[in-house]
Amino acid sequence: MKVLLAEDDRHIREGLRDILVAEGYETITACDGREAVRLYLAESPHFVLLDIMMPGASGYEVCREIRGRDPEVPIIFISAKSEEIDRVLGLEMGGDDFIVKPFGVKEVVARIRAVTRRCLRERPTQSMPFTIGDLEVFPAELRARRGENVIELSLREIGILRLLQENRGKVVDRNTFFNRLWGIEHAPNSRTLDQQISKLRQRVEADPANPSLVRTVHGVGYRYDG
Amino acid sequence: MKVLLAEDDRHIREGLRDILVAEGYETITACDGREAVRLYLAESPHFVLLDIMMPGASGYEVCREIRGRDPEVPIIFISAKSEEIDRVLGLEMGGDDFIVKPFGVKEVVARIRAVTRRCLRERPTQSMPFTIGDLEVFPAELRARRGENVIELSLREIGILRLLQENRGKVVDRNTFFNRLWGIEHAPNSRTLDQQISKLRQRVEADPANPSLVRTVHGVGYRYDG
DNA sequence: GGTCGCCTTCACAATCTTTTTACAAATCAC
DNA sequence: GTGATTTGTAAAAAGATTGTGAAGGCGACC
Repeated sequence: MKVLLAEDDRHIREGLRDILVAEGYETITACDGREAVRLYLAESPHFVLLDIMMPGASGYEVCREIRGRDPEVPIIFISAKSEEIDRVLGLEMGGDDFIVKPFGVKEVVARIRAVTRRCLRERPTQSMPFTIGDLEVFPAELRARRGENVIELSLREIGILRLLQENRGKVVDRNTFFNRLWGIEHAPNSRTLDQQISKLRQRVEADPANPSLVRTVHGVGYRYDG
Repeated sequence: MKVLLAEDDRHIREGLRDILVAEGYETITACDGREAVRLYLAESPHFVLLDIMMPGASGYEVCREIRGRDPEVPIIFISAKSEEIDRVLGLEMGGDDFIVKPFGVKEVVARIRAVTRRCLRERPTQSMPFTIGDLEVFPAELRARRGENVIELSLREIGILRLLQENRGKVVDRNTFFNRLWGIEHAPNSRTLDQQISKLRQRVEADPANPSLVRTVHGVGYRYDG
């Protein structure tokens, strides 16, 4: 499931992206309206999160452009001002929902889930708990559990586990991790991934020295054998 | 979307460039084979249009070089020779399609769209499981299986097996291995291939002393008899 | 402000792969 | 058969990748 996130404020954009990634969405980000339209055409995302106030082209214009191409794709507006939201509703821009800043993780997740459920009924629930090996992961709570043990996890750590779990048996290469978890444009130093994996293993592996969930595939990436 | 166009005839080159630009591609042009390789390495285009007859290095050579770097990037050959043999040769070289001169705008556009669509949609070709003898190979998992036995393989080992399987019955000469697996520019010492073959046999052959998948053809290369 | 947790970078060691080397065995040309 | 060439393979060398502790930055929270 692919989502396009258009938001000019870097902090909000990256926060939302982390949430979306942890929810299991392949997330493409745009910093302005023009880029959003371009990426929409190039990537055909399953739905769109759209800030109203953006340089390049406002969310309204982007929405019109997208609606011209596809009248069905779900669009969620983001805005700090509730009067703008009123305008969205009043102008019948064709938005499917809206999120008012400031927002909490739960609110965003709930809105996205509601919209995707409404628009794509067959969609499996995204932030439902999942299991990887003997570990139960609860994305909404940023927690996992093994038997009695409760383990706190970050958004990124959940993203890693989900990516491995979705591709069980297959090797997830390092580039895929960077593209899916960080996004192409802000990929950090390559060693950061190793560090994240190391920390994650120390949290979730029964024996971090002999990982069973996050196995190294030398020269390529990591793998979880289902 | 960036495309590399290599064509020595100025009229055809500029005509094609206009078509490509009109289609919205960022177009880089090369007038001979050597320049094409250089630009490929420098620019990493999303796909390549390649004239077969060029000074510097023929389209075939350029294709080999590119395939050595990236076995996935779509390559469309252009040629004035309509003989079937060229076509076959071209496709075996790892080209994705073929345009015969003289061509119309519509034909070119259709081919380009078809190839880009095909290559964007289906990653499979490269990571699709295949069998060679009694061995099932799963490239996405970097593993193979014979009955109950699971065998871990490296990217290069899978490359060797795939090359042999694709050319079953024919001899794959040593140069082809180097071009396809290493690329002309970083071809190592010739003995490295023997070493790789030796290790591979010890992994995948039921009886490494009597190889059935990777047979030596003295003085030429190796062969897999379908 | 201070503390905390997360993310990132760095440094070094440990580990794993690939390539080269060396020599024995096989094959070929005559 | 003999000698030159090619191939198989163990072992050494070279090279690359990964694991992980330490340190600093940054924002969140109190």
